[in-house]
Amino acid sequence: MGRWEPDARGRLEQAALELYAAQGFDQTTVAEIASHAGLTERTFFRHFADKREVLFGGGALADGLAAAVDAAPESQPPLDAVIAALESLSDFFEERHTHAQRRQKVIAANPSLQERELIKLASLSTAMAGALRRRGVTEPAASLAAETGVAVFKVAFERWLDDARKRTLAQHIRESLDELRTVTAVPRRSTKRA
Amino acid sequence: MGRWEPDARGRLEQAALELYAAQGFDQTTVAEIASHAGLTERTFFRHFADKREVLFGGGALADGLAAAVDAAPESQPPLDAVIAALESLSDFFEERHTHAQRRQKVIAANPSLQERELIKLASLSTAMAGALRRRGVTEPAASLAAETGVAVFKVAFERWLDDARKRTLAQHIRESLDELRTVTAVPRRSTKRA
DNA sequence: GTCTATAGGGCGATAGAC
DNA sequence: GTCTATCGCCCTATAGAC
Repeated sequence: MGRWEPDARGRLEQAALELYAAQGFDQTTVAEIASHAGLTERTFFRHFADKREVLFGGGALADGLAAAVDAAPESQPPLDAVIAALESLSDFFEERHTHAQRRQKVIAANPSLQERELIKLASLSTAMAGALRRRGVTEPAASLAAETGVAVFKVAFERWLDDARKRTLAQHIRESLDELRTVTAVPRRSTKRA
Repeated sequence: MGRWEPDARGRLEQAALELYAAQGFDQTTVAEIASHAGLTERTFFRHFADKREVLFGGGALADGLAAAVDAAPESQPPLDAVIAALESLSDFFEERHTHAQRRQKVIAANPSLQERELIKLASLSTAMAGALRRRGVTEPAASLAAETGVAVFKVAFERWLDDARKRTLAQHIRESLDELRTVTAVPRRSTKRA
């Protein structure tokens, strides 16, 4: 047994989410979070670059997605590789549905958290675009495939979050991809869709 | 002639861009910007919500894009309406090529400015998605069309910024849209998805 | 226009693990 | 001894309150 309770980082994340949800992000001070976790303000900043970052777990997702794209079958078209990588997150999120809802509500209530969320999503896109280029996809196709995939994911994630019918995230991703393909299809002629 | 020099806002924008470019964003204080514009710190914050916002002109672009989508021919498919709206920005930017380059370089050097840039782009997407819904496009098609359009714009804008051959922004948008359509086209066969 | 809380960075001290 | 996690205190600039 060490001098400190284990998992300082996890405790900070937990305390932060609870306080942000209960009082709002702006109304919560770092000192408060730290004290709820039995730590000091200074230690908080050792683990997280700023007050927002505590909700965004680091670059693990981006790394995982890049690896998944790297591992995709050689012949797989870029967008399909990206979508498959994103679908592979489904299991991870499936068991965190309520946590994700809670977290999303906090983010939705604060613009500066939305900014952070967007740059995290952009980093997913950047990571996957890099992986695509590694497998020979040229620009701008690589960036477009990655960004499009993330747009699909974003829509799918939202719908998954408030899906009463409990379909999986992967299913929502499939559906959104189909929608995307309808939307980007070259209009044959005066193809008006309501 | 009034009591004050005219265009306080413009002078603040100008001073900020120059100082950010010369010394870096973090190394520049609001007091410094204000003093270069012959104003006080307090006045800066009456014009701009925060230190970042001075680079992002306000919601004019989003409003213009929404209006352009509203004005599109009734029969025009969603993505085409979005792309047409974005192309309509071409003239505006064409005369600001060097200013845009300078500004982009400042933003590229600072993550918090990148966050702000992303939320501004997202607001363009939101505005256009709203306009699409007004013309009867349903979700998630409206959001997907708007987000996809913005992804195309983003890629096109970057390429336009460092295009030695001086093609117009509109031309780059066309090209990127073609690329997008290639990327999202349903692969003809051996469509294996993991 | 003035006042103030807090984010967040710098630097050094401490104390346990190895 | 080194390495690493934690804490303490100082500081400034942002940004909101009054």
